[in-house]
Amino acid sequence: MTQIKDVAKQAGVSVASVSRVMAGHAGVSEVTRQRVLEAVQALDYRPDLAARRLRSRRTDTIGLIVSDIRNPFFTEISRAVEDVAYQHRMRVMLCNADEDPEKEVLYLDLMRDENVSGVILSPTLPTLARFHSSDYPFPVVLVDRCDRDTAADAVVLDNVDSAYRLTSHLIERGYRGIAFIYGTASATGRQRHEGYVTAMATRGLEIQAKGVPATVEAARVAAGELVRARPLPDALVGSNGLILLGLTEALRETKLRFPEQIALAGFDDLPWTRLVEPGITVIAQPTYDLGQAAIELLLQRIAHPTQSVRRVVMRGELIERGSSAKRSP
Amino acid sequence: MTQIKDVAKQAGVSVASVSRVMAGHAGVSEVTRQRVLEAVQALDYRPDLAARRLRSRRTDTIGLIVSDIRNPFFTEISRAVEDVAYQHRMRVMLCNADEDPEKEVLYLDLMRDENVSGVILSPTLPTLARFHSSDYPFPVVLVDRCDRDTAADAVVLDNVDSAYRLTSHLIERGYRGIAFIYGTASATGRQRHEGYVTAMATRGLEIQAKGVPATVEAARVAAGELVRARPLPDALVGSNGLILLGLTEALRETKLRFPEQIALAGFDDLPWTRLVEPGITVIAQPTYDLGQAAIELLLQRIAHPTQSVRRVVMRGELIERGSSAKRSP
DNA sequence: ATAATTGTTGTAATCGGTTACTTCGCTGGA
DNA sequence: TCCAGCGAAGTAACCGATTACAACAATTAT
Repeated sequence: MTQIKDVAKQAGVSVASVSRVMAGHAGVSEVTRQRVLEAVQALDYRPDLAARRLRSRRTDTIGLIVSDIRNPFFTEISRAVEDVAYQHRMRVMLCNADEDPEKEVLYLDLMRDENVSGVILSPTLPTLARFHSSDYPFPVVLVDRCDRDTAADAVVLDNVDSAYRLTSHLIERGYRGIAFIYGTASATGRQRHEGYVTAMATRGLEIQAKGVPATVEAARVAAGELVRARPLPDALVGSNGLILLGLTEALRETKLRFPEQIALAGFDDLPWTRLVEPGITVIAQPTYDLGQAAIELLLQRIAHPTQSVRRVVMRGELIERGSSAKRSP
Repeated sequence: MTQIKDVAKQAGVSVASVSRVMAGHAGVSEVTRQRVLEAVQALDYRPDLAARRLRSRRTDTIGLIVSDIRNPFFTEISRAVEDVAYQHRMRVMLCNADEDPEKEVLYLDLMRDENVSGVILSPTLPTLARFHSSDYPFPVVLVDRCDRDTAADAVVLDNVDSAYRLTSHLIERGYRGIAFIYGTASATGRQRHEGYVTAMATRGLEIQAKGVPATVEAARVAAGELVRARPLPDALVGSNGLILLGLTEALRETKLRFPEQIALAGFDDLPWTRLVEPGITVIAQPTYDLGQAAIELLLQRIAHPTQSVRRVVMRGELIERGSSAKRSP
């Protein structure tokens, strides 16, 4: 393998000059610069990253710990993070914590070992509860999930407001007995639950909320029980894409048609929500933008470690489709 | 930060002994081992990876370059790879090449810079055509995409056979005018096309194949044209999940009901294929298994660099649903 | 003319581990 | 008793960059 000293010899300069040229530092004459670049070309020199990282104590790598890479929401987030990171010549280490707090701890440790420049994290509830940015030797930006009182940079949806608007939309369309199925294991589920409760309570309507693990299966089972109970709810609302999928499957099984017999709505504008007739009303999240904002916030934080903590809140967009059409009297 | 020499001092031994204990090497007495482990505990010592990598010339990292992380197929692959890799205390660098040959080259270069132990790659057609494992200083395992004559370790579906079986299934169900919409930009699309052609040709049926870029949009447009032509095809088949989604959307738009007016089938058992009434017949890929086999093959290859090149072919499973029900006479 | 300043370049220490090689103490056979 | 052989532990070279500091030449100020 060709090393920096080979390049120096070939160019007839010192290793320091080569290093300076490679790093784009000032203090090198144009003529030296050219000779070095030629030598680099000629020898196809590539600096050894391990050596560079050891000496410079920087890795130019950021860690991205997502809750579940299979969830299209996080897939899109990771795409955004990668895109922006690579534009800034930073590398990304993607880790899938699988909604498992232990794995999360494991990966955060791993990030420490890797000496990353920073981390983007969508924490589970236990990790979020114990989260203090000062516990980590690198800056952390939370994405998607964040408590009201977490003192950390974060990029999130306006979960409470979005759920409030979605619920209000159903109420305005004439629905009253609205059941809310939400994931209890994540901060988003709880916040969306809060928005639902507020919307119902301010109108004096009865709360009918059911917390479940955020999986298709759990949601399907829960919905199955709800729709076999009497009186039948007027509408079902799911707190995220996976749960909404479970609800939809449950309605399919029981042959209930929506919106005639029961309305349906939820979070996440996934491709299939448009396909299932007559389309499902959802809150669309600006997913790519969320990821982009997170990595940009992190890069800022890395550049200015002492800047004040900031939180970016993005608005969910209500997309009305047939599943919440005005209720026939 | 605590270093190996601090641990050595604390334990009253040399740095070499500490290093040996950390690496689990033999030639350390039990009493020394215990003292070192205690000191490691007491000081919460974590070896510096950059230093270790520089000296040992190993990174214990594998690169995973997927074509499009948004595609659920690759999402699942990456999950499998991560799971197995972490079990073997290896790290994974995930890169999203976005079906762009240039990005692919870029990432392969990056892998070289990172000095990874090996790479798992799902190549685009141009990269596959030029692929020689000897061009890279690390072992490469191809996944999902591979030519008949590529001399490299690979894990793939039996694409030709699966397409043949899927097409035959439709023919047996009474369909004759079967149109095949496939992605031309990938090896899988072409191989599945080949299976379709064989199935049709051996029965003397007319080939009606249309190549498109593998996107939902392109497939929808292509299908739109097909179903507005006369005579109307008896059936549409899509060569992967994205294309199948496009076909389904096109049928929705034109209000054609399946299977009464036109049958539908394709590849990839995505959640929505079960939901869209009356369910879409698909070839299900053992996605997680494909990824798992790929990383296991790579680990083997890393351990035994000279073992003979091997190819793992997995069988796709035909899942019959309503969209290909027996044709009414 | 001399000193101070500026701009380039080179030398060598350094980052924190791994590992080849040396040393030491002990046991067993000649 | 002496030496070969072996296991355990230590010393120091080494991995390949970055960068502090020194050295020097060319220019400008005094």
